[in-house]
Amino acid sequence: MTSDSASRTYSISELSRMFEVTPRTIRFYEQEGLLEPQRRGQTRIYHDKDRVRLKLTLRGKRLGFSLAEIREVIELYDALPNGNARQLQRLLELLAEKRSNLQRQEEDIRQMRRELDDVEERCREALLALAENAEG
Amino acid sequence: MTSDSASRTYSISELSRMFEVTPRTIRFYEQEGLLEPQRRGQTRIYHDKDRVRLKLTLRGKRLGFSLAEIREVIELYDALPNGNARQLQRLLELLAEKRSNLQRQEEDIRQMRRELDDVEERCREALLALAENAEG
DNA sequence: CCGCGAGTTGACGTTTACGTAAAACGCCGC
DNA sequence: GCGGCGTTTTACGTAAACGTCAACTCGCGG
Repeated sequence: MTSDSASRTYSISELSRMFEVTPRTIRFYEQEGLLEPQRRGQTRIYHDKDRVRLKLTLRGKRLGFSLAEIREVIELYDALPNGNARQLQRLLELLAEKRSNLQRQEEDIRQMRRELDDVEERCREALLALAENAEG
Repeated sequence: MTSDSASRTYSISELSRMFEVTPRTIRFYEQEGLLEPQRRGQTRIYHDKDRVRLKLTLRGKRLGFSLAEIREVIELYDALPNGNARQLQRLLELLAEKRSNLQRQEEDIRQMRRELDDVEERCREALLALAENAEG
């Protein structure tokens, strides 16, 4: 009882539409070692594995990670089943690093929210002042 | 009763050390309209206002905002006291945009954490398997 | 007066992450 | 058999965010 939606394949333009990136971007990510689509002739065929990787990559980007960083995690993850102790240790290091990254980002977000609140308040005060002047 | 630490000034290398960025970066931010230090002769003199701006800028960067985005907020904020209604409205728009940005980032962080947890678990399993093989 | 350290001003270089345009390939319907 | 559409390869271009000199200038201690 294998899942049928799990065996789907995608063209480059399909993936492109799904994630709102250009085909060029997808090919570039492949060139950078983030994707490894199959080939039928010269045409690329993407499976769900590739779709997931692309999703991970884009999320990583939104969080400010470079493609090189993302690739290293993916590579180590792929090599995980037959990895040696040193590689596994390296992966754990990387993960800890990413975590501390996320933590600082959360703090940055909190702080930034406070600042946005502050700016918005002053902005609304200024609007009120304008309205009063127009009225008076 | 004015605060004395509030009237401090900083040299470019002082600021540079405080935030662990190069002087070049600080000058570049000025060129991009993010800082406006005083001058004594040809030498730049930074006040706390500049220090705060730099801090905001660097935080914005860590959150993936471009220097241009950060500058627009800063400019509108500075022009706030004598701003017209259109500018204030624009600022409110910008703020809302940043907020939704932060919200998506928080979701990205949650998701990324889940994925890191997953990877780490598999990694530890692999380490255990290695240890058992070495032992057996 | 001289050198030294800190700072400044161009100017050009570099990295990352793609955009863009040209030329060719392959399949599909008519 | 051929025009069109999607895809590919190759190559050059570009924007952002600095790095890296090189060639000043300035103030100061000796």
